[in-house]
Amino acid sequence: MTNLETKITALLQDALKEAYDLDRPIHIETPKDKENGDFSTNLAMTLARDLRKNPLEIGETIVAHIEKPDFITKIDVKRPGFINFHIAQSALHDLIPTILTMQEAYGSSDMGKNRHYNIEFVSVNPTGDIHVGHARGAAAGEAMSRILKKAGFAVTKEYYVNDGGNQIHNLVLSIQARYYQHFNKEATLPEDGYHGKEITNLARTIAEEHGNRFLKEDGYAYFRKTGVERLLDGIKQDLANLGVTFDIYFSEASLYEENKVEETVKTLIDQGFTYEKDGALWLKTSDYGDEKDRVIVKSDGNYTYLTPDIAYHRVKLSRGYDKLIDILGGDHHGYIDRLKAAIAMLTGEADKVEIDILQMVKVIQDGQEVKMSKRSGKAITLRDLIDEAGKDAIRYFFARHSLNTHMDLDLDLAIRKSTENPVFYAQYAHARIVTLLKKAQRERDLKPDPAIKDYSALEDEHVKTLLGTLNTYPAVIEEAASKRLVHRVTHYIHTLASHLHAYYSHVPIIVEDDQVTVQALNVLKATKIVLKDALELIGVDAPDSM
RNA sequence: GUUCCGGUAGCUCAGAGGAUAGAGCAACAGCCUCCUAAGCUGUAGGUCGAGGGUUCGACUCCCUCCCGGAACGCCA
Repeated sequence: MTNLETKITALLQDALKEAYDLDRPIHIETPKDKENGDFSTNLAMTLARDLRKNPLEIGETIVAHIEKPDFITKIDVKRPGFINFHIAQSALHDLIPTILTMQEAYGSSDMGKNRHYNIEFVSVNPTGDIHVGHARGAAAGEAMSRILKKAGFAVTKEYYVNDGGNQIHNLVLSIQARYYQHFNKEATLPEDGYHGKEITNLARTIAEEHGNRFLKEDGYAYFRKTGVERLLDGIKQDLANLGVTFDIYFSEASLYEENKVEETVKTLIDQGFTYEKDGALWLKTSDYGDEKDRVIVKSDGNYTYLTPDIAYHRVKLSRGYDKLIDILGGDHHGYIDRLKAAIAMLTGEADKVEIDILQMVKVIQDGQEVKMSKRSGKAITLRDLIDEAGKDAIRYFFARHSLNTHMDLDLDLAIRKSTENPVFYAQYAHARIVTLLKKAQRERDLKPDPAIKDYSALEDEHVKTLLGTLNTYPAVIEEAASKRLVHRVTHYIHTLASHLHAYYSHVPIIVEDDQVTVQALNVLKATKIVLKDALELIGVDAPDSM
């Protein structure tokens, strides 16, 4: 809630007390239509039933008990019962020096109270290049982490490296087969092998570095270590190019090395959460909300995917986080119940684990859907997409939509660097501001001055709208963080840019009067600070010129 | 069959109890002797998948159904 909303809420609470001797929660909203004021409340309508009176009448009665402060120019009651507050632009003027002084700290809040969140995302198996289907999770997780930090949470970003399971065995066999083929020895890839060209390249590199020695000796261990390392390095590099980094890369294999999986299974057995059937060990997840029980030790003695993942979440919880957030693809939604069930058994803290599901991205090329699979190697890599479309366009694109949206990514469109791409709209607003600030400095030796308090020369509806938007930034951050909706920030960016463009187009910034010019420069500088900060949250650069 | 998402303007998507349902792109009509026109201004475009229900009020909540995507392994 903004300062002004807090003040208006207080006014309403007092008036409600006086008029009806009632104490109710006050809901303040910002009307879409400026005709309906700057803030409004549905209070009168919510009371209509209890009081058995017409909402308009109730509204008028409440308003009659409000002593109108200076910052409010008008209060009116409109059908069907809204109470609308029109505020003076001057009420927003304090905001300008505030933002200029706080700079990028503006919009931060202590909502998170420094609670520590661990957020796990991407976690793509190191069995090949990362592809565009993974980029959505990467963009979402990174942006969400930054927003949470901005809202006062401590955040650890984590990537779970599946370097322990059967898929790595298949990876090694795939590398080995390609290595043999490199020396013209007959070899076939395993049935579940990886056919991507990056595997062929990797085998060739190994051949160049080590010659044919692995034809004579067993290369399994070397292929395994080198394969995972280099493929993971490639993934890290691609993510870094997308502006996505992690604090922790957690190795699944390390769980085995430290007996964490074994310990976890033993604990589950000891506490009576398991039973044997058909030669396998089952976990009674159905007692904890799962639709059926799950196997954790297969009849061949191996673990299922779930087993080390339970151990992994147990390890994460033991580090003392207040919450674990997993961002998973929509194809994993059926996995949630069993994981949470297992965590409930072990710790009773299943509510500390929250799983955000993002729907899969359908990639369209030449009007046709491109099905992606790492095994087949038929995938459009993230690297190619970044090369062609650029980091900013990709980040903006993914940050625009709710995680629930089933998105179509039209590659032909994404690659086009035209006005069709809305990222430029926001970046252009920033570049325009910088251009003006430079021009004023160069030609008139004028620059923004946070000491200025008087903005009366700037009375204008475009300025007022712009300031009103700047005013809501902290509330936008809090909402985006608490509801975990990254796209709220992106929509805010668009709105802010649009009001900046409108202001720029209708009102001359650099004018004859130095003082008035500096006042306007202050508004621009404040806008620039917020725009750049918000863009930073979603991982988009704010260029000085375009 | 069960579970999870989605169905809103020609297209891509916001909105999640309130006012005349909004943006971008595409379409149409204007605006550069003037701080970058990657911009601004205006017009047009909607049975919010369908039908019931709850409510003073439903695109929003509940139920049923239709369509699309995903998942329902001792795969990962």
